[in-house]
This record gives sequence, structure tokens and C-alpha cells, in this order.
Amino acid sequence: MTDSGLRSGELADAAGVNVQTLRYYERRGLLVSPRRSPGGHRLYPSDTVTLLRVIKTAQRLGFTLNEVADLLAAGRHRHRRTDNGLQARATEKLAEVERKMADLTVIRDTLRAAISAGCDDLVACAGSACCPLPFTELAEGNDHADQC
Amino acid sequence: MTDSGLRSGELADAAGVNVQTLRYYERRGLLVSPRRSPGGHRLYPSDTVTLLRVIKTAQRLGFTLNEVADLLAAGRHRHRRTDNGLQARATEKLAEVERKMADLTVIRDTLRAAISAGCDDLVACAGSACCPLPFTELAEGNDHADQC
DNA sequence: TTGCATCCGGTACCCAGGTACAGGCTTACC
DNA sequence: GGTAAGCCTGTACCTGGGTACCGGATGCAA
Repeated sequence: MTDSGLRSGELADAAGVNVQTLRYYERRGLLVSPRRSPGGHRLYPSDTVTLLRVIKTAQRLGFTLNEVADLLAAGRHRHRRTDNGLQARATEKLAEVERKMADLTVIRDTLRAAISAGCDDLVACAGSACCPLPFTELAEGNDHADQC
Repeated sequence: MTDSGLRSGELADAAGVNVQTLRYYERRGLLVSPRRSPGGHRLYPSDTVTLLRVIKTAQRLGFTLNEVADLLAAGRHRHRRTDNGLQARATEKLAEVERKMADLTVIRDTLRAAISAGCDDLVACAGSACCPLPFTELAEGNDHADQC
């Protein structure tokens, strides 16, 4: 029979995840409970591989598992509503990613300044006026201070 | 007496951290055990405020607490060795930050593509050939696939 | 000297995203 | 039909960076 479905180990291998992760995702509501064999073993429909790829992609795009679960549930329950929120959420996430990149830019510039200034000891630098490490400013995150 | 030192609450307030965090940092080896009052209360030297700022800065630059602890210990034990590794570690960290930024760039472009393509449902998109969401490629992280 | 704020140590809990292990049952293959 | 691999549930543990609560002791000021 070809409709016997995938066993958890097969699915895990096919999707490149751990078997335990499948059960974890089931608990978290990312995967619906699949049908079982007479003996109680899970039998997954074969498109679950795709679903797992979707989950991993969304995670990689910066969505948390809760957010992914929401998005998937919205997709499942969307009967005739046109908008399940993916557009809006992707837009928010984009803003988040852009914020993160801006932060990292500051950090990168600071590290570069520290390297080219030859900073050698964190504590010593904190005491010297001409150190590019922004010991007070960074928390606010603004212009870099390498005017030394 | 001016050498009485800071009590943990004072230090915590001055540095903008939680009192519990001070004890946590002590456990983690970021702060050395300070001297105590006769009754056992911690009395911190006043420059510990600076040290905490250093720690927070280093964290913000992407160092983990373990790494910060290492850097501080290296600074403390450096008697006449010139290099305590800050330069090398900062260089590594810079590479790490640059990798992270490259990742985020891919993610940002992908999100932008998904938004402008009007993607609406993760699972539906995964089935359509003309979806910009890279359900298989992203894990490897390479060129974006918005040629649709 | 009394009262209240603060601090002590120890332990438990939180978030996210899993991973591991134990003891027992099922399935598949020869 | 035997045996080994795989799967089941439940629970505990991991990393990282803290936070919260407890009962009891201390510090400081009026």
C-alpha cells in the first residue's frame, strides 16, 4: 500500500530533523497529531516533509516557533478570508531584521575601531579617554565614537 | 569613612542591573567575590560600576558571558605578556558579526521579495513554483531566488 | 533599642528550542 | 517465530542570561 504514510524516523530523516523534534513540534502545535498504526505508531502524510521545510524556512527568516504556529494555524483556518496576516507579519519581521542589521552595523564598526586602535585590555581601555569602546553610549546605540 | 565600599543594592542601582544579577555574575566568575562587612554583606570597590559597564558593553558587542569572563580573567592574569587575546578575539567576533550580517541580508531580501510578491499563505506558497520563499535553499544560505 | 529596609544563601523558575534517557511495546525482516 | 530496530510515553536535562521567592540575619537611623 502506498498510503501507509511515513513513520517518524523516516519523516525525521527526510526533513533533516530529530525524531524528538517531531514530537516537540506536535506539542507546540506546529504539527497536528497524525493518524496512528494499530500499534500506536505515528503515520505522517508524505507532504509533512514540505511542512517541515516550511517551518524551518520561517524559522530561518526570523520567526519564532510560536509565530510559525500562528501563521500555520491562520493558513489552516482561513476559509474565505483573504488575508491571514502573512503580509503584515512579514512586514513587521522585515522591520525587525532591519533594526537588527543596524545594531550589528554599529557593533561591527566598534569592533573595527577597537581592532585598529589596538585595544588590548577591556578594563584598561575603560579607564583611558581615547578608547573607541563606547562603554556608556552603546546601550543607547548611536553614532560610533572613534574620534581618538 | 570613604573606603566603606558599595553595598550590592547601591552598585546595582549605579550600574543599572538587578541585585540578583550581581550574585549571578559572581557565580559566573565575572565579578570576583568582594570583601564583606562583619555581618557578611558584600562591599564592592567603587570601580566595580565601571567593570559592570565594561561587561555590558562587551555583551552588547556580541560576546557571551563566558567570553567576557575569559577576557577579564586574561586582563587580570596578564603580568607582562603583551597580548591577552582581546585583539584576536575581537577579530574573530568581527568575522562572526559580518557572517551574521550577511545572513540577515539574505533574510531581508527574501522577506522583501515575499512581500512584494504578495505571498499570503506559507503552505500554499511552498507548493507553488513561483514563490520567492526559498524552502529548500535557505538552509544553505546563498543567492536569493526572486526570479519569478 | 526598635523598626524597617536591605542583604544573605539556596533554590526554583523563566524564555526559546530543542535533546536525551528509561522502560516497555510494535514492526519488519529472515 | 525469533530478533533487532524502531517507536511509544514521560520526564529530565541542556544552553544563555537572567529573575523570583523564601526564611532568616544585618545595617542604619530615629
